[in-house]
Amino acid sequence: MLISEFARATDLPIDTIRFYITKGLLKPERSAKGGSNPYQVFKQEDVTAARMIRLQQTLGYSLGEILALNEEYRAGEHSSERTVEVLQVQIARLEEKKAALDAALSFLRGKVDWIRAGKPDDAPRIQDYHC
Amino acid sequence: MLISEFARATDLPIDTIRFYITKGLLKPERSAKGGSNPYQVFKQEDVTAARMIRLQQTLGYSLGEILALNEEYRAGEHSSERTVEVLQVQIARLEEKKAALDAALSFLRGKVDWIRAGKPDDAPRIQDYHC
DNA sequence: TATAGGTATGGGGTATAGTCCACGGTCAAG
DNA sequence: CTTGACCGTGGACTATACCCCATACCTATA
Repeated sequence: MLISEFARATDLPIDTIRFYITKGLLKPERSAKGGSNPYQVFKQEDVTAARMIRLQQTLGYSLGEILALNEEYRAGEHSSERTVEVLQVQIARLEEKKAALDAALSFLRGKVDWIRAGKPDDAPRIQDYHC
Repeated sequence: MLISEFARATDLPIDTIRFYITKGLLKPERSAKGGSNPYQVFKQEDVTAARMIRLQQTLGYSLGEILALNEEYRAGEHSSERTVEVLQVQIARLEEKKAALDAALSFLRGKVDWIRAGKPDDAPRIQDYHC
């Protein structure tokens, strides 16, 4: 798969793909073609990687953090013990984010209930969410 | 409350507070003191606002989006009908984020289970999460 | 009234995450 | 063998969210 097809498969702009390559987030192989600047060849595996990057981004990770996570993951790939450890650290981080999100949701829902009931005294206070 | 005390109360750097003011996210009043550059005076209400900004940031909103959300909120403050509407839009957005987060969590948990069970065929596929 | 310390403004610099463009090389169809 | 579409590289540029500094002014305390 060449870069334009990869762009269609991942729904990413070509420039963004090249940017991710310079950052080390994607490491396509080089084909024999292309002369002094060999063409980059992408596998289905790279499509999965790109999708994972996007998912991690929506969860609030920076590209630097994503790179670190993925390298950490690859480093432990030989040992299933280590892989599980890495995954569980990631799960723990996501659960923290989920807790913050739940706090915000219950804050907003409480506010709706309070308005509908017309009870200002039960108003939820943002102060209670130390984030 | 002057800016240094406000900085302590919100645990924000003074420069960040001034930055938020230039962006319109905080609108402190001006005291009579300070001569040609009157001092900015913060209320408890502003502490709440700052905390809300930080909460919204952890949920992935940009300062521009936060400004829009807050102005939308203030615009409907006179009508409880409208306030509830605005709140429910925000709740819906957060629920989307929560769904993405839950998808990621079940993906990672599925992967852990799969490794522990040693069943590569049941491996969860990132392809299933179109984000 | 001298002075230490707090304040406002403006401008410059940084990191992140792209986005755009011009260049020159390459490939494949006709 | 020409032509149009594609490829890689390098550099310039943008927007966001700060961070830091110099300057000048103001206040409270001794």
